[in-house]
Amino acid sequence: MNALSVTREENYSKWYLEVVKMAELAENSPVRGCMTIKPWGLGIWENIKTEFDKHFKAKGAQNAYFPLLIPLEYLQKEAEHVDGFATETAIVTHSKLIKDENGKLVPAGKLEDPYIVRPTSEMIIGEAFSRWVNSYRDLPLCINQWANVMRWENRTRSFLRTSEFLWQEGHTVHATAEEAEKMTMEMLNVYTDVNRDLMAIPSISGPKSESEKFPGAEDTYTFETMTQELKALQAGTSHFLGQKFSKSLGIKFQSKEGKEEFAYTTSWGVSTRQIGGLIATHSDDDGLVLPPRVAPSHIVIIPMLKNKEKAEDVLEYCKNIKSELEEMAYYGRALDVVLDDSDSNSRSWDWVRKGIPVRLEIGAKELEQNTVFMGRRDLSPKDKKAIDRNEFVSSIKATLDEMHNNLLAKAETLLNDNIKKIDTKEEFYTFFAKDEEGARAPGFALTHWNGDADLEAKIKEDLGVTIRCLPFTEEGKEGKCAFTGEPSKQRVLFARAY
RNA sequence: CGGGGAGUAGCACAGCCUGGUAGUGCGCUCGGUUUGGGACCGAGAGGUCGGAGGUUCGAAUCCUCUCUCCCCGACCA
Repeated sequence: MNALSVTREENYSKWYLEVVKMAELAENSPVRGCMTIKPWGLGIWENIKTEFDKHFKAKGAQNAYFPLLIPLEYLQKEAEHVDGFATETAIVTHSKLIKDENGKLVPAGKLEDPYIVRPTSEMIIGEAFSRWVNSYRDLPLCINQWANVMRWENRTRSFLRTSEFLWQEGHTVHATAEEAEKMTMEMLNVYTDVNRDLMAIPSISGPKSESEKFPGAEDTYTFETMTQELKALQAGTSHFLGQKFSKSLGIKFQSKEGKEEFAYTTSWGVSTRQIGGLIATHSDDDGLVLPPRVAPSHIVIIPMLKNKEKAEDVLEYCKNIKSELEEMAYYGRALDVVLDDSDSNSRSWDWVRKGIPVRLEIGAKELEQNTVFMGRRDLSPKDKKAIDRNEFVSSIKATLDEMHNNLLAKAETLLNDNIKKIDTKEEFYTFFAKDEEGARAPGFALTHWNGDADLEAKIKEDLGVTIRCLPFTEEGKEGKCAFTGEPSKQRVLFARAY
């Protein structure tokens, strides 16, 4: 029997929703497509944020904050860009509410110039940059913003696609294309490193095809992860914007030689979708599984206090372990230990569902034998064992590392086992043949492609399969297009995606 | 945004067809039992049945509108 009412096998969508609910990560709000993120869910985000922030700053970025509302006219500055977002923007048209004759509040004070709620901030940040940048001495300029954005999505799913979401958007300005390209790449590497090292999520990275690029970008680089239903999830992107935005926004600088030149810009972002990726990668039929480095709390201690004679001593024993653990740091953060002395009967299972890495059940017997009874979230919930108390404490960091490595290895195995090199159209179409409703995707395909956008569109139409990226790992390995026999520069990654 | 399904207690659902002012399980509260653990017995709290309007003596139930969620599709950095 599992801790959830639905398994991945039975109904993946329902399972995902139940993981979110039972782990108390988030709930639906009264606002369409927007969720309320609960403390356990936000705790994960805060850890992700802290880790990324450290890396961004190490690369020279500074944090700043720009307004939520953007003058509508700003969006019109870059045609390609606006087309990408026009159909999913929320617009602020009024400035106040008044009571009508029935006492009902109605919008009033129509704005001469409406605002949009930012779907991203290229425009308003670029406007500022055009004033901030005057000389080559002002470059590079590296600004990052932690913010919420809104995209009026038609189909939402907790964390994976919500109308409002939290994210960071980095925006940088450089004197040369080379430098900007280097920044784009470095940030992509920060993303994949943090995903692997903090969240135990492996990914495949590379440039997007022309049709999948960010609107207005010269090049978009992505890193794609695999969910347990074998679909691709675009976990984050880094864009080389070339001079497109600097030309439309007037981001110019005077070079050393005294010449006025347009700058090169980049932007890069990851969002709360990362939490969706975390769930989709590691969780199981008992609920959320949190890799230890990203877990809001590492360890829960569940004291068994039913034996009233020993209760006080057991509690004392637990508190001692807790404070000893809390003096230790793991992956740059003090160990976070929860002591759950509520008298609920399902404490252990509640914490399994929440995905906490380590559970300690401690009663009179542990006290007597100077042990702890430990359960690990990467193992079966029933797989618990007694360990010497001091040995547990002294090896906790190694235990957490081992868990991280186990989860990463498991995710890597899933990914590698489900990528197939496919060399003929027939095999490709059979592999991705539309199957029954709710069935898993077949996996990822690495296939040679002639680079033609029409062919790409045809495949999408026929099979619902898109090019996720042109993996760096396949770069330069030429071959023949599986569909046309024409020359191909490299294999590209095809998959069904979220 | 198109097609389909659904909204009844914290959660999962029954009741709706064939109108007569709400029910089950889990959870919650209290009391007792149990005492290596997703416990048992008893008592209890909790719902303007998503919202608005209509039909009717009477609406969870019938009709209209609307909001939200879920699934499929289109769209989507």
